[in-house]
Amino acid sequence: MEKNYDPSKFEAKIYDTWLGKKYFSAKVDQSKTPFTIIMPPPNITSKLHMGHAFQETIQDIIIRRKRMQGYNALWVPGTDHAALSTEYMLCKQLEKEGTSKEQLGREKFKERIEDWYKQYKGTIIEQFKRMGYSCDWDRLAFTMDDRNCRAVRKVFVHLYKKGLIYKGKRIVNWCPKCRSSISDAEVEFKDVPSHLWHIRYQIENSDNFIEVATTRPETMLGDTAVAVNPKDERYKNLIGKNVVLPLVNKLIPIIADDYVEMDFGTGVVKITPAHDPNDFEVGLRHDLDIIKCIGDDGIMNENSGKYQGLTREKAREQIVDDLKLSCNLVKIEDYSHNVGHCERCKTIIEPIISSQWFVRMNDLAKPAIEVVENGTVKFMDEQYKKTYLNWMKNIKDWCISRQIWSGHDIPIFTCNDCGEIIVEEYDPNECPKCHSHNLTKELDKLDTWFSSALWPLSTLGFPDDSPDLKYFYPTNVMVTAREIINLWVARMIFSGIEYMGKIPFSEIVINGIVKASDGRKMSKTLGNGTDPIDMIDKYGVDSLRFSLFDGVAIQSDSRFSEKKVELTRNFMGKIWNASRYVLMQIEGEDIKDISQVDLSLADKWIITELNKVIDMVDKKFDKYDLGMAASDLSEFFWNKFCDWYIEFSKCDIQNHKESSCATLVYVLTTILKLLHPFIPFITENIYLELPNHDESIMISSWPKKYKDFDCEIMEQTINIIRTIRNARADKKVPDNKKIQAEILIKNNFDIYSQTFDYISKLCGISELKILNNNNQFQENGIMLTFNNLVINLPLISMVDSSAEKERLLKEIEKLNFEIERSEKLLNNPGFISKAPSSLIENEKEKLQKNKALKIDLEKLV
RNA sequence: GGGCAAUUAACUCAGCUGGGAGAGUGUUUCUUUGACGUGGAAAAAGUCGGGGGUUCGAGUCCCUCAUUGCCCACCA
Repeated sequence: MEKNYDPSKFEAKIYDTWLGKKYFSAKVDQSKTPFTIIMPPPNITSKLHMGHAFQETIQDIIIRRKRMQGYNALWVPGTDHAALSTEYMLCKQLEKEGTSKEQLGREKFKERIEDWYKQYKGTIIEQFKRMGYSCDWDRLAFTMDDRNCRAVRKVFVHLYKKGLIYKGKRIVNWCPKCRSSISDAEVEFKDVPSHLWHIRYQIENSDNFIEVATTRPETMLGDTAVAVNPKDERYKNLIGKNVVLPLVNKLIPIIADDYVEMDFGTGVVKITPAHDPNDFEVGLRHDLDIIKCIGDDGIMNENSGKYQGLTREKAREQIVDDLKLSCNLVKIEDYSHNVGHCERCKTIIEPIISSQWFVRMNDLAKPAIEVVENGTVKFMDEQYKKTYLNWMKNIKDWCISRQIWSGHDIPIFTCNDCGEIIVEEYDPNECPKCHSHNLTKELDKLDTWFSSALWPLSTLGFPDDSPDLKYFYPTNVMVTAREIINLWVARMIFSGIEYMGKIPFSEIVINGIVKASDGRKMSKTLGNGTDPIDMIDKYGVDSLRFSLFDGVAIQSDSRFSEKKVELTRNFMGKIWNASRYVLMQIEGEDIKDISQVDLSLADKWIITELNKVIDMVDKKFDKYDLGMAASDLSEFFWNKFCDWYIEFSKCDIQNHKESSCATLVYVLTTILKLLHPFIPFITENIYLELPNHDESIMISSWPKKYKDFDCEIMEQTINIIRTIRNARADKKVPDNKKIQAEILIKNNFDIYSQTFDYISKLCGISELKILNNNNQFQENGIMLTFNNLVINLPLISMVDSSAEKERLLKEIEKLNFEIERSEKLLNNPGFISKAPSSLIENEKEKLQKNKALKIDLEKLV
């Protein structure tokens, strides 16, 4: 092994070997149990960011362990066409080129989009490889590839024929200048100073008025009701009556709806279903007429009476003037509010009603609610179960048409002659009803989530009846982000149930986000992001990966810190050097299995400690508590294996070389395997240097516990060593100064004597004198008392005896505090009668021990 | 506005079903003994956001207030 840890020398090489040997690929094998993860597909145009580095690594860690555990582990990678955001990006690019999608036309635009897909396809995948991800790259999928297109088509036809797809009305964002509907993402909200106009509407057959407040008086021409809150005492008696719509002189009803806030404005809202999304919903609930008064060009239309032909802005002025004249304008309040603007041309968005395609959700949602409620599908973090059920139980029909030019087609053809709608798995040549060839295809595209919803199916072969699908589906765990629980996770669940009759996955891990070091979300606009690739170049992949997990609760947000990556790199260095030590010791030795050698006390101790770690780590892995598993592992490696065992082994190597080498190799091999899912490269690199290794650590077997030993003596030895070191530090004895020590053993001399080497070596003791009784101790020294032995450190020349006395008194005082605490607890009748007996026994034992220790110490003062 | 989280040592965060407050960083002291100075040994440091309550016992459960963050919906 090289002297220094330099990941750049082996990471790429190792990954190529793995690829070459096809370790990542999984094939149907009935003799093995499958374990499947489908990767949430990143947007094809995206670059690797810290969020991927975290989320995808979670999956890699899980899948690598499962593979080692003997499962037929499959992790399917893929990318998403993300129609809307890709189209948005391309449009910006076209803008720079001085053109637009309208100028290009649909065909040319589609070509450009496909070029984009090709251009970007490679980038993020290459970066994922650099991260070390063990996906089955042969199965790389794309949400727009042939199979996905067929899957989408099949499902669409299935839903349509089942009567679950229908055409309905919906409010969309309309830009009157661009003459096109635009997506929510393209709407910029800006705070605009405006007014709140208070208008009075006369109540039918009465001289009373009701006052409404509005920011958009011009829409009153489309009013079909006014609404109040049903709980509002002021208006309760008016509900059901009609009011006269001023200027229009039409009767409209007063309705009651929870949507109305009593405290805002006057507590009365005019309802214009055709020009406001909320009003539209209210209109649906109350079956109101929809009157469109603003045309697609932003000009008041034929429903606007004398205002027809005016622009929205002019109409507003005119209407306000007319209201003033007719004394129906009560007051004008200054008010600024958020107004949506078209991002491209900055025109104010007009919400207008339009025809869209919907999926009827009620029947689909039902079984999807059930499987989560009964735990068939389990959110590893219970809080998200609520998020999910809340959404599903109040599910609205899913609008699946989008007014964009790229993405999956909506396979609906309409006969221009007889109006027949044709929805089939193939493109029709003629109308089945009137045999006309005059057919029009739907121009709108499908919502991106429509194909995403099928992802766990399509990646495994759907719509074909493939063996893979039979074998690997349902998958095991879905790892994804919390903001898409409803948009994506929910849709995958009902899709899986509807088309496969089976849930798509049984467990869901929702990971937190990696925030920037300033505690805010990493974002391009803030410029506070860190490029994972930079970190890899600087510290290596393993350091980046491990730093994202060590001590982090993966379900909660964490903060990125380069300092931590650096410290993790130091840990890698530690692993490297400890391994070098092991390799140096075992050089030329015949390494036996630990079951074949006579283990020393230290060997038994580290094996038992390792058993504990295997146990803890397995439990944490099974709960997907990866961050805690990582910190258990680093704690063991650094604090147990390096700081203690390797030091002990330096003593044993003389008298117990055989067992020492066997144990060093066994423990190192085992801990490397446990670490491998987190830090695949360094572990592989070292593993291949160790004796008796398999072809690769990544296909070696996951560790199992060896037998446990009684380690009380070693634990006490460690305690003794710590105490002596403390005493030395307390007395400012430099570490390099050797001292003498006297030791009195009360019984079990043979066993305790096995630890003398350890104590001497680790405490800088030149000579350990064994005594038979108390009286033989030198007079002025530091007396250290333990269960079974007393140690005296004759540091007379260095010790100020009054200070030593003070130290002892301080110790006694501490013990007094402990004793008092125990006694108080044990004298509390409530505690005695209600606390569990084991706890009480424990407390009693502690009390006895402390009392005995106190007596010993008092003798020394 | 609705929903959800968080508030623990100077900093970043752990603390599972209630039973004597933990880690890492930073600070201070000592240390170049052949794996490692990207190291080793030790020390100091907390009224667990405030206030109530349940309990023999609360960082942990309940209520309430405050602050911060996230998601969703965006208001006539």
